Amino acid sequence: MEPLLSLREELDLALREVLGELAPGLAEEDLSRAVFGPTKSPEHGDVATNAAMLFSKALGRKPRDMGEELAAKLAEHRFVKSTGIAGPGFVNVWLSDAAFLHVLHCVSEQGENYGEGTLGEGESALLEFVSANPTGPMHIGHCRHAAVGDALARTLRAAGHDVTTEFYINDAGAQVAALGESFRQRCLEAAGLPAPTEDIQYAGDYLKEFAADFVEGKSGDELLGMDLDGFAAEARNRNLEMIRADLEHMGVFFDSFVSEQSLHESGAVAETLQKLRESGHAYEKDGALWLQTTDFGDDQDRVLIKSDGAPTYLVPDVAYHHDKFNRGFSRYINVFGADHGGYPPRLRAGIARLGHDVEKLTILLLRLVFLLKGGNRVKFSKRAGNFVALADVVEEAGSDATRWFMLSRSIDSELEFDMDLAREATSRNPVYKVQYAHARICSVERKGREQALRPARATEDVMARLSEPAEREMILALAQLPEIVERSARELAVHHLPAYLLHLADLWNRYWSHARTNPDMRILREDDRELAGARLLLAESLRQVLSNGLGMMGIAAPRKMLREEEDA
RNA sequence: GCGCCCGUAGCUCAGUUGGAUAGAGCAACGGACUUCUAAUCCGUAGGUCCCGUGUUCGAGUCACGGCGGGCGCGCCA
Repeated sequence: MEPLLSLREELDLALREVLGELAPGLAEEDLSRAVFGPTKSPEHGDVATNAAMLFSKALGRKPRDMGEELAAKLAEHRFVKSTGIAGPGFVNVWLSDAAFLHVLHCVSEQGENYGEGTLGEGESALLEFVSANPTGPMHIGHCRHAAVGDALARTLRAAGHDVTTEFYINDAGAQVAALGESFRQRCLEAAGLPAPTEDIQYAGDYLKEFAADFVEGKSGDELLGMDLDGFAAEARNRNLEMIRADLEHMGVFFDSFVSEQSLHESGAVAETLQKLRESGHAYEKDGALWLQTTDFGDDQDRVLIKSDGAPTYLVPDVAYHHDKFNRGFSRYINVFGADHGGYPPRLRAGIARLGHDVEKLTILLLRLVFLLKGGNRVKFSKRAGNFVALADVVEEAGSDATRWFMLSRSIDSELEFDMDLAREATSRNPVYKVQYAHARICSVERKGREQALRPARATEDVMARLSEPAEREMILALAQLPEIVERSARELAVHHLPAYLLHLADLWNRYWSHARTNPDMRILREDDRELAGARLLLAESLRQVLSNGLGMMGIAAPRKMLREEEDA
């Protein structure tokens, strides 16, 4: 069976074919640069390409002359109604009914798979994100990590990658020992035993709650007889359960959890250290063992073994990535906080010293999140312990709104999370607007079924009935989902999707409202059941695209919205 | 001081290998409704794209130099 190509793929293919005829000398990789893009104004057609300007210099031709030839040849394609040349050499294309029909055909044919692509075919990716320390509750920053990582996984999968998501548990070293000590003191306190709780390092209430639960039914001797590792393990497990539960509330589930402690126990850390020593890039200085990292962009070499004989965190982290690479994925993606900006060079250096292809590793740095309430930024500091908890954000705003806002900005931008807006059930709130558009389509479809009006099948006759500019505009927008998905996967950028979906919702709302002033624009036209069928097909296509897009963001596409008064 | 990121409408931000008259949402202002869900739509206004120089047919986008802000620069993790 012929694979179903998206409109853009078909058009780009045609463009390259024509270019190949016009300029047989062009290399394959040059040809691949020739693409169509959306136009900013209807005067410039439905799609346009700058291919003529791109190649005219190399071919020693005038861009406009080349454009003329391109336009003439493209005009013969079945998806092209007419062409024009404009400006310095843009080729503008007005699409034929067959092209518009092709879009609706793709959507109805591919259904919930519409938008998926082949960019990542044959690629397997290990995607690590969140990896919050099991020493306490997650904060609002982890919200963004969870939302972005999960959406990235969904998007990469849609683009054809085989993705495994992983959470790394930092459950070894000094901080877990400190956690154990804090927990031990809380337990003694909870059991009424003398405990110096004023110096406690992890002072949050959650440890008190864990302790109260843990000491239940245990004797004082039992507690006093427990060693620090026992307390540490208990607190670690309880924190990890809390983290899992929080992630579950956001609908985020990991394929795999890897414990640092297990890497120590299996000997992987020791082995990594040995390999680094043997790599010829480790050296002794000032009683410590150092790794050369400056040739990977670091501003100074880093210590592997401190002069007191203890390894730094770098050793197990390199061991962890050694383990990742040994599992044989074709690429590795880490989502780190921007406060770890100095970290990639040393990690890459370590991985490269072990003989791995470090180019397979991509590290994304996510910027900070600020919580906005009542128009003001909520101040918080981890040290003071008054941070904004992930669980509170999700509970207050809901998972859908939380995800939407966390995904709606480029990862390189700081993000203001406006809680008041996120909670609002009005069109000011983009996630509600998009979900409402979906629900409203479902409502129209329900109403249609009552009148025995159903979406038509995508045929030429049906296409001919969808002649309104608003309808054509919507179909062009529907055609863009595959490109949006591909681009998001290519750039590892999830923020294109919400912008696109918001645009679709706006188009729909506008279209739907036309009926208010013009009854001819109603979808459920009982006086013209053929037209009603055509419009229902368009509505259903839009619903499908909204649903698919929301799905990639991990956000629900509700079939019904409850009015607030019905909510209670 | 060095490295990374950001600087675009009143606000929050998009802006595909450099492309046509720089966009969206929200806010503001002026209109529309007894609807297939007003949780809406239409219209108006709003910009030295931080500054400068350069590259070229063309720069918000690239290069160099500044300015402003964030983060990082530990034998902490």
